[in-house]
Amino acid sequence: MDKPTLPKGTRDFGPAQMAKRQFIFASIRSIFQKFGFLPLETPAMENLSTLTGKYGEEGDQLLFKILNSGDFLKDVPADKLVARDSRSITFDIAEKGLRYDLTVPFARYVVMNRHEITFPFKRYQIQPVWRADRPQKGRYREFYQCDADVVGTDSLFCEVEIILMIREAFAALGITDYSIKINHRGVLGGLADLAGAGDQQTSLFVAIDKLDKIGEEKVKEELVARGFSPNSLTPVFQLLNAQGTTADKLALLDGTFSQSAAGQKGIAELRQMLDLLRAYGASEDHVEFDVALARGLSYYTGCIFEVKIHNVAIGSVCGGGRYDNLTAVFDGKEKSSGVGISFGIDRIYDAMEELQLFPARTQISTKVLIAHFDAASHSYGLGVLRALREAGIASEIYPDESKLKKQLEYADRKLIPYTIVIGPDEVRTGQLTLKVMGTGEQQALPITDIIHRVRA
RNA sequence: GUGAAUGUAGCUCAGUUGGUUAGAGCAUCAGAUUGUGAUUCUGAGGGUCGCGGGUUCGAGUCCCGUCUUUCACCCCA
Repeated sequence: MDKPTLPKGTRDFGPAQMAKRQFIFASIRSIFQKFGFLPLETPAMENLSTLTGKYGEEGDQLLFKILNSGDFLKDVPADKLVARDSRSITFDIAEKGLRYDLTVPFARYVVMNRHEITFPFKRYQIQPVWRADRPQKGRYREFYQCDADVVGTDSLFCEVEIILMIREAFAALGITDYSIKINHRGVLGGLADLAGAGDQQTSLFVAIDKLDKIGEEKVKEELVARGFSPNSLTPVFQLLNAQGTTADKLALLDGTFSQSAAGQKGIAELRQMLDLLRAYGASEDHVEFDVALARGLSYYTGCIFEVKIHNVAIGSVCGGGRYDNLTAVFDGKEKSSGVGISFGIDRIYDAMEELQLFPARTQISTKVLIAHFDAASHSYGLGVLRALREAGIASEIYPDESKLKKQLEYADRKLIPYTIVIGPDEVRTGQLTLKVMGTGEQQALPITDIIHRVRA
């Protein structure tokens, strides 16, 4: 029999990794709750029709499809089978798919439950998503997203709260060196107007988004190859290269975008957002206005966010933005504005591991192990175990009768900080041997004293 | 989807122009120690060299295919 393996791009998480992952989940969850977001879970699989067409053509290719049960070839037209065109029979043999992100299922949920939902609706969702991408560093086929979205309000204070939550989360995780890049689709629209991009807007955005990665010259080359004239790009790069504070940059854009309605709207909203941040009493720490930031082009319409941790070779660890018409794809009459953020915890984990930011002691589960010599001391130990647990102390007894060496080794490996050794002497006197594994120090104490000591 | 690298013990890796029975460190197990882990000493077990085919008297080593992992592109968390 072949050795078992995992599907490409998936991972097991052992106890040591789970301790760290749960630390991240718990930190982020408590912040979402503090900001008034309510939990939601949706199924791992959705109808394929719910997922397709929401992520662009490339996104559709990255969807995992689920083969129909039973005789799945039964209803496939014969000519399609003869043609052997896999793509054309996909929808005949697969009517379900695994979710690709949490935002689209959320939009589906909102449309289906709009009469029960109190708007503005703030929900958070922490679940895995699947993408049939080629795996590489920081990219997996199964990974978790931690999303918080607000739907049903245009208030820019939602954007402010996103910034506040990101900062709180990173502070809780001990990540200090990072930047929250912000931009606005309107600003991008202004750049497109400036360059006379016409229907080539997307090409322009995709290219300038790579600016910090491949540099100005390569971006220009790419754009010229796509039909942009070098002259039209000059004013665009003047703006992209602007230095100074966020206010300085906004002032510069304000002058340049005088003829662009989109650009003016972007500037106004970014300014208002910063005003609200100030009114809340918060700083602009970590916030960086980046005119070149372009992302989530298929549905973001307002502010856009991306978080990068410095000094690690890992892509963005958070992304988000505002979408004016997400629910519209499920119901044309419904136009609910939403804004949200997604934490990519697998990447945050990788970054924290690389930066050695995890607290050393995340793994401890059991606090006390009871070790014993024979059937009589094991039996006596059961009463001690009950007393410990009733006192709320995480504890366990070594299940088998075996050498003390083996029992202490078990405690050592499990990073259990205390052991209680019980033999004939302890059973007779009631004075139990408490051993502190870290120092090797041990002393004879009655169980009540041990409980007091271990709790402290 | 495009391009490139990688794969030898549980883990990290050696392995000579292709030449006897494929090695090391760590880990595991046992003993030194029948009331004491993490440190010490002694010993033992563990490999179809990713898989399939080819070249050769002979392949861990060369060639082809395939899978895995990794890196870059595309895109993204």
